[in-house]
Amino acid sequence: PLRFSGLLSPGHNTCSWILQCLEDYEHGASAGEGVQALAFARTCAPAPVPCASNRDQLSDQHLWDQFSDQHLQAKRARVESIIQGMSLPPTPQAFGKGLEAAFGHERERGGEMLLESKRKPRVPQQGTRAARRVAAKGCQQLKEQLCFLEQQLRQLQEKLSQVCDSGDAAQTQEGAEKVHPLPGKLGDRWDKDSAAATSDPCKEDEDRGDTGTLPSAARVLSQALKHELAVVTSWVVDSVLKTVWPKAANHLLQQHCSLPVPGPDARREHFAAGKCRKPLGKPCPMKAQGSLGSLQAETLSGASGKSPGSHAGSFSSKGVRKPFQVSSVGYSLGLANPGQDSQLLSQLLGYGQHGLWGSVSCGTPSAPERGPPEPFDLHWGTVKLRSSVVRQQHQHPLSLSPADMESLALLPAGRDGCRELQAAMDGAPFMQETLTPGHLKKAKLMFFFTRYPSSTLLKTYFLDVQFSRCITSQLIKWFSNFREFYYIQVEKFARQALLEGVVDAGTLRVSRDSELFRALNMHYNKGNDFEVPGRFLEVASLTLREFFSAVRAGKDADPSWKKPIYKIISKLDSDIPEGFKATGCSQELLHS
DNA sequence: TTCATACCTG
DNA sequence: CAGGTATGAA
Repeated sequence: PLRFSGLLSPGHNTCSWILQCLEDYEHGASAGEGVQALAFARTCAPAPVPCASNRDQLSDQHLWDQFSDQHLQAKRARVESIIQGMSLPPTPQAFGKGLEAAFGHERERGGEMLLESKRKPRVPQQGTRAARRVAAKGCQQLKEQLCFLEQQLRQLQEKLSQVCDSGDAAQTQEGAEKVHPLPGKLGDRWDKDSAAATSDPCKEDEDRGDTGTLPSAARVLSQALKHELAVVTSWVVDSVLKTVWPKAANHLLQQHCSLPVPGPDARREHFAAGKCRKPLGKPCPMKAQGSLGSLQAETLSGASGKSPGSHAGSFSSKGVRKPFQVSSVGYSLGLANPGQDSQLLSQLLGYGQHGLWGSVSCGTPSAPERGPPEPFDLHWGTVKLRSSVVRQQHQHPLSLSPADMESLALLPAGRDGCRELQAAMDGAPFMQETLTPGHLKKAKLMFFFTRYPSSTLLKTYFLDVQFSRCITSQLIKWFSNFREFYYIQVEKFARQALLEGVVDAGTLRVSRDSELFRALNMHYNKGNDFEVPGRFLEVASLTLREFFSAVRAGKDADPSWKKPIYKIISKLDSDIPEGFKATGCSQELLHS
């Protein structure tokens, strides 16, 4: 199939582009007209992401000039009317504001968002958490909007089929030629890509001298559009689902940690909502199914995992805060701000204000505010959308490198709307190439079970992390630091006990109300939202006694007197509850 | 040398 | 907690 992914990436207004093509086609657009439409689309095609240091160089000024061209403006006006037409939701009250309204909403806030993004240019993790919470709060509305979106897509597909079926014969080979050289990859420029279009099926057809049976442009267009519709749809579905799903993971974590679960309602809600989120059937059903299925598989495997009876640890059920339950309920009830959902949805679909199409609906762009033309390069190119094949191999369709996150943070639209997008991604169980504060928190809780985790163990418990040498050593380093703190504290209290005149090491015991426990708990479980396993108390008690005895015996004169103690303690690691493997666990822990 | 870890420091 | 250094094994 044609590679339209560059043009029809989620970073673009796919629907609008399709409508543009359809309109040209339907209204008997000449070949030249079609070419213009495509040339226009080409102008919108994402260019390579400018690195931060180059942002000011305006080397692509000519692109901006092109964009400002009068003719293109006329095109934009046309498209805008189309967008407005299709933006009217069938049941307006259900969605509050349509997509168009979402544009307006963004436009209103564009100015401050720009300022804010300058203020906090790159705090990809912390700065987005609140936004994520806000964005994800309205999952219910999101679901509804997604249904609406699917309707729209279905309509588009129907329309497309009609057009293509009736217009096959009318198409010329020239038309086909004009269709095919579309950007093949996110972030690729048109000119570069058309030169490298050798892998293009159409061209291959020609190369084989197969022009006689050359698929008509309409058919090619149809296939490509259907494909891309499916891709985009599944992407949206995946995104929304993953925004919702971490909550389910939390239920798992709770279950595994023998915490009274908030009741089946919340989970049922998730599954019920799944009906609505069902991807489009015909065009490419397995696409969305891939990741959806894997998510379900994860859930099931987690839910049917072995009972953690031996795991004493659990999230505090008596504490004032029950963050997991609270957040879950929040999601289930869908207490949402429709406007924000619209924003998120539009962002998910690439209706970004920083995109060309976004500016269409924004009317005349105010140049100073909108900044240099680079924004049009749609930083979606920085998001590694893996092919569906790869997607099925790994279970995580999206991978964000640190550079990617940085780019996202630097987005001119990195404020608000886009932050919600980033936040949504942040919350979704994507493979991350950086360790987040959520991972840190998770690691700290894991320390209650294991003081000396192997790198392989870490890999099995940080499934949402793309492990690299650097990541591994960072995690190892974390646990090394944990141990350091742990032993320092224990040693301190051992010496203190000695000074207090304790004679029998056997009387030393770490209980939940001992000072030592308080110190440790404060460090590894600050929010006290995790109930420390009793096993950890035993280990701490033993460590305390060992230190006590060693110091009392005067072994601390030996520079390596701690080594034997370390050796003893290193054998006391216990199993970590399976719940810690749950996808989204890291993210959710952070919000608790 | 490279890599991993322990120890120390800010 | 991360950075730096020292140390030792491969």
